[in-house]
Amino acid sequence: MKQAALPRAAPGARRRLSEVLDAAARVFAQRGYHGASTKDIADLLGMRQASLYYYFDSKDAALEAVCREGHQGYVERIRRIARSDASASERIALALFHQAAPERRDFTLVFLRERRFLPLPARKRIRAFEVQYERAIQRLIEQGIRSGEFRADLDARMATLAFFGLGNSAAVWYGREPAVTPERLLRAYVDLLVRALRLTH
Amino acid sequence: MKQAALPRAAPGARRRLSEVLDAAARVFAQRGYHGASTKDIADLLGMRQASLYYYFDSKDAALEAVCREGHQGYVERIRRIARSDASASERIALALFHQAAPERRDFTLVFLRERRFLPLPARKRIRAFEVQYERAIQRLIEQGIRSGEFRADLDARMATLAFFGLGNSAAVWYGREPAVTPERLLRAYVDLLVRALRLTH
DNA sequence: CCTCAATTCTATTGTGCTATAGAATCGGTC
DNA sequence: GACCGATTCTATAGCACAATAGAATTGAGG
Repeated sequence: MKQAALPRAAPGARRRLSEVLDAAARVFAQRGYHGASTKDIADLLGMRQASLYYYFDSKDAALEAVCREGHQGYVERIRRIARSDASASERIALALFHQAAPERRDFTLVFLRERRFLPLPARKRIRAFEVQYERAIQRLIEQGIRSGEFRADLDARMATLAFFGLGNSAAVWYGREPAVTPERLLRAYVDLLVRALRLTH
Repeated sequence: MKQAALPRAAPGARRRLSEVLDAAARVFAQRGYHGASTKDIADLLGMRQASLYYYFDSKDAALEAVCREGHQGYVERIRRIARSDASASERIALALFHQAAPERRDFTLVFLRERRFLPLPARKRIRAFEVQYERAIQRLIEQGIRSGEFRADLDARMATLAFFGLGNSAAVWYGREPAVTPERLLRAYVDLLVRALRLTH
């Protein structure tokens, strides 16, 4: 799989490209990468299947682009949170809210479920982002422990994995049950997580 | 998709069938339902692709069988737990342990990730099991609230979803990092979850 | 009106996949 | 050793899909 060779800048080019990305994300999220055909994406755009190859070198490249987009901004957002003067609990809460935010849901879902189908080189590129983000979250927790806000006997690695377990499941879940709105679910998850991490006094 | 018409009883028939099921689970878990070909399964069995159709009417039917198997026993196990005289916390712990147990992992993963690709009738059949199980877990939590062991202000529905969020993510996770053994991960998750649910005193 | 680049199209190639049909094989039983 | 059901095989139909090649179209600027 070659690097996605994006079309050179042009008025409205960025715009159209991102529409194509949206469509790909939508279709990949709905049917899964292997279950989705390039024709499905093209149909959603009112375009012929072959025309897509003007924007992407391959189906793989499209998946990589969607995954990138899906993880985009996570790292910088978490850095902004880390720089803020909020308490550890508040930081965890903010991070969880951001990560499982229902906007860009298709991109997030594709990142979570389909990135494993990327060819190895692309998967490595994406993995680099992941690791950075995961470390940032873990650092948040470790700081909470050091500051005494979280329990000293807390296993930071395990707590980090729990963070992702909850966060990712939230992203997957909502929409399934009308009574469970994203807000309600996230609020509850944040509450549970913070209770689990904090010192009980 | 027709119901899977299983071959009539024969000496060793059950045995061979379950080997075929194992292979299907393995391949579906590894490559995803749409990413896996029936030839992949046959190769794993040292068999020709077409021979598989002696055991299954269609690829769909194979997926349904694997999903069934993946969820099998959950309901009865949870019933046994519910009938035991353990405390609410202990019950939750047991349930989480059982659900994310690393045995039968391929089946669990396929159930979690691929059941959505089942054709509607099959998906409905599988869903019936799910609902039963989910209710049983929620009942466990509600009982814990009523008995005063868990916080009275706990949202039982949200706690149930958190249970599955953690449990399912555990099933997905291990194997990725050698330092994170299933035991360690599950122990940590159980601890976190119980802390989050229990009254703080 | 002409040019040129960007964008989309038509047409097609080649491949891989599910599923069916019917023949061959195997192992046990009478 | 002929029979029989269970199991696996060969062969193939038929379709869907990713990707390529090159032509047509569109629209902005001179």
